[in-house]
Amino acid sequence: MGRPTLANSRDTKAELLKAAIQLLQTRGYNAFSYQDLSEILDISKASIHYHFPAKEDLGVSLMEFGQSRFKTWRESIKEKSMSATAVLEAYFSYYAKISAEGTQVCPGGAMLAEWNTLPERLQKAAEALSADHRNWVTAVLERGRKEGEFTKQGSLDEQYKFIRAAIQGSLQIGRSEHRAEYLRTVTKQVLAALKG
Amino acid sequence: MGRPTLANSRDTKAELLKAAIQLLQTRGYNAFSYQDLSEILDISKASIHYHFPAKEDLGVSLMEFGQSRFKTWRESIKEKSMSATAVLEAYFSYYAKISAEGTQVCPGGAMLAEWNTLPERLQKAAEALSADHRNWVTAVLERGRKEGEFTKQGSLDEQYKFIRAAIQGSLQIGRSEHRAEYLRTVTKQVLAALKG
DNA sequence: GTCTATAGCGGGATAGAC
DNA sequence: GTCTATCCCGCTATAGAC
Repeated sequence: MGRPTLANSRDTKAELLKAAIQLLQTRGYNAFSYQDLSEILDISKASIHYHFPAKEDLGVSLMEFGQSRFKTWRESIKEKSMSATAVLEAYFSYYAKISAEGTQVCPGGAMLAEWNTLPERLQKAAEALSADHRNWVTAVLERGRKEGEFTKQGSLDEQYKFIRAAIQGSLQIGRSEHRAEYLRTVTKQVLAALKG
Repeated sequence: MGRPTLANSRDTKAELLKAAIQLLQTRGYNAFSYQDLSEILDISKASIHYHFPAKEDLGVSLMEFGQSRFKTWRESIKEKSMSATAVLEAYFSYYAKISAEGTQVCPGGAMLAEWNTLPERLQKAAEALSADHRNWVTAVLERGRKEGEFTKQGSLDEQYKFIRAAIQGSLQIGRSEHRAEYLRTVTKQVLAALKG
């Protein structure tokens, strides 16, 4: 058979990403090491460097992982047939799920917290993930306005900033209390505010 | 003169705290070192250990520093003669100042971001700072309700969580963009929401 | 693709002289 | 209260065998 090696390679790489994203979301970027991954997957540190030569490469891949996960989620909901309000609620639920019962923050938010210590390439990758969210949410807000569901107080950009800050803050505070409800409590009020 | 040594000691300790709180707010707790402080104050690392035996001790002192700074601020405003709305606006301005033009987060928020990597004693100290804020803000919200300025939609606790999340998120996102306006944009909307 | 071994650095922390 | 010197550890990363 042509490529058992190649197939194995893909598995290890995928498992590394899966383990790493959890560590990132739980402890932060600088606070997890190849040593941690080595123990989780029962593989040597050197082998990890084969897949991700530098930690920075792994970090960038994690942001791409976040982007593709977000894309998959977007494609999984029936956005067209839902009200803008329902879409936004689904978005909040997406974060609720990502937070893993309040024990984790989102990947982009984790990077945000250590921003000033990150190499530029990693900052760029985090910004790309962030831009995906901004573009999509802003479009949802715009539709909600047109359909009379959301207030026109303030610009779309301002409203997006409001939403993003609330989510980012909630996840981080919720993690310190291991509480998923924090996000719910806050997003409920955000939605009420948007409805005017 | 009785105590030049003692006087010097106090200065160094105060200077260390001042430099350390900036590093904490800019880069995070785990991301600054005694080496950094050593270079800023032009003093040896060992000397810093004299004042703060372990980094954990320094961290706890930084939280206490945050508490006393908050207390000083509270005593500096004429709360009684202001409307609850004005007090809350002043609170937001306090954070705007703390953020140093959007380059820094608040001390407690910095700890929050690295929560799962912190020793328990430091978590407790951060919770004490956090409790000061919660108690004070909740009292302001309560007065605002009584005086008919704030909506009674949701509990005081829920409204406080909303405010805290918005501030925490704004500071962190704003830091990544070196923008002070982020906090302003968000708190404006929070206040509007509280006014119902 | 995985391993062992190791280089090289920077972190927190201590001993002991001054 | 400050210094120099040193220790030990964990981290990222590389060399080279299999």
